[in-house]
Amino acid sequence: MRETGLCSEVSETAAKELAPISHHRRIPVGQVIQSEHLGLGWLAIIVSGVVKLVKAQKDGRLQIVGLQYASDFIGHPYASKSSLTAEATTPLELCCFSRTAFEKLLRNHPSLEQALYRRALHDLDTAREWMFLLGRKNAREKLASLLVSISTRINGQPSGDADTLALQFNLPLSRNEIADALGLTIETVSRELRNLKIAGAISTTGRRGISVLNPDLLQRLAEGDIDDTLAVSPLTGL
Amino acid sequence: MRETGLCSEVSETAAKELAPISHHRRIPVGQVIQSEHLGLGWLAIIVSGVVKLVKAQKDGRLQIVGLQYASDFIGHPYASKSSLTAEATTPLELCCFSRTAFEKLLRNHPSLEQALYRRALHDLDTAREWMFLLGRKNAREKLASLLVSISTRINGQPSGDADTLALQFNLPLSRNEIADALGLTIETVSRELRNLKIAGAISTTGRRGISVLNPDLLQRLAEGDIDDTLAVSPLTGL
DNA sequence: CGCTCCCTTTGACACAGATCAATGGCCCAA
DNA sequence: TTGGGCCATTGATCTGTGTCAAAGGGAGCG
Repeated sequence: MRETGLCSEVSETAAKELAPISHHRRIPVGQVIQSEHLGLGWLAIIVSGVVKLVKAQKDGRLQIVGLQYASDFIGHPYASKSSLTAEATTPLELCCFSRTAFEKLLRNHPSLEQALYRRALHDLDTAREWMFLLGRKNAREKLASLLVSISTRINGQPSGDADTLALQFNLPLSRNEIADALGLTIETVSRELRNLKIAGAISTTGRRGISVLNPDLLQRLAEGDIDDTLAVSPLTGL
Repeated sequence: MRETGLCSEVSETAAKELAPISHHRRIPVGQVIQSEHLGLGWLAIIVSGVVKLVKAQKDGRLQIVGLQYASDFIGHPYASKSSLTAEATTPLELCCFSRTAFEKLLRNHPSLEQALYRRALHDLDTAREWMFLLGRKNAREKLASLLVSISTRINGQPSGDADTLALQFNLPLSRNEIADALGLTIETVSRELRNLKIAGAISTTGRRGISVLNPDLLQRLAEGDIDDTLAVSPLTGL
């Protein structure tokens, strides 16, 4: 189940038919790719950048329920008009298709349909992993998990096996967005980020820069199998 | 996007081909329908009963990441061998298919494949709704949400539109399982259940019986748009 | 080059929910 | 019908994370 670009999962001929109905688009940070847009007329593949999927309630509470990276698909054919909002968290390059043209194409290329199905199953798995995080991990574990997850996805397509994690990268999310992804507040995010630094797992540069100093430690912190306070003990300071 | 039995989403002919490769099975409460079983050889449709999908970590923490009811599908073709465990929370009747036979059938019936795809999208939506609950709702809202969700699914196929919620039913989950579904402890579940009773939203009989006295109130408690403590004020007691 | 503005960090305190510890009562088996 | 085990309830206390408030510092703009 290698996670590669949709195009590479698809037959050559389908790819050729796809090209003429697609068009390229640039999106600035913060722009909402409206649910209406996606729901009604358009589907897209991310060429570069990161998109957050947000679920909101009228009272203003919100939760990021998914992050999509380069080569991921945005919007679903036969879409359930769910209350999801998609928004660019970094500058974005999209490759867009009209829904109707795409669905017509689908009918002629079962392999494309199957690729979408597998992708949906993968998203489902990711979502359930995240449910465990939200329900059963503490703040430190949540933050460490997010960093591991981002660092394995941020460069290239490989989807987070092994030690493929980037050791240096820019966060595609602000502190506020991190909080919204983890079900925390911005203050707690800040504090636990500091704890990860004290523990020697990471270091930061500026607002977005992250260096993973000890990938193994970070991974263990993410799963909580650490003698805990030892790793974050004051010793490090001296 | 009506949620009906898989069989009814499928052409007559496909259903006819499905029948001979299926076999019926009864499962007692608590039995694990091992990930291995499902992952390797079998797929199933639930005829009656409720199944919980559990994600666990070595340290013993666990989180219920999905509930499947009558007419739901268990196991995925082309399955990702995720660390999921499926377990019967009530006595179960399953209609089982061998994976290979089913996948062969799939190849000849695109409509079946599409039905599975839509189902996966629906599950994804459900999972994301649950992510919001886990990340952003408080204990009372979580419990009210779960009760609404169960009461709309427990009888028949209709998937939770409108006021189709059952006003009287038996919980398919123990207190412990409820806690594991909501990311809470059993004690908090017990206390908030009492609060819902005091608020006049529900009443309970025995360990499993639930009566929804005020569906509207329960719904509003689930979304937190209630002047809060008013609804659970001590007045009710006098 | 320096000045804002806004994002982020840090601190003090409050509170929802976890933890620890009994007690209660449903449900099954004999 | 009765006994007993286990699930659930209730209470007391503790703690992780939220809330409120203020100070610090990147990054873009003039």
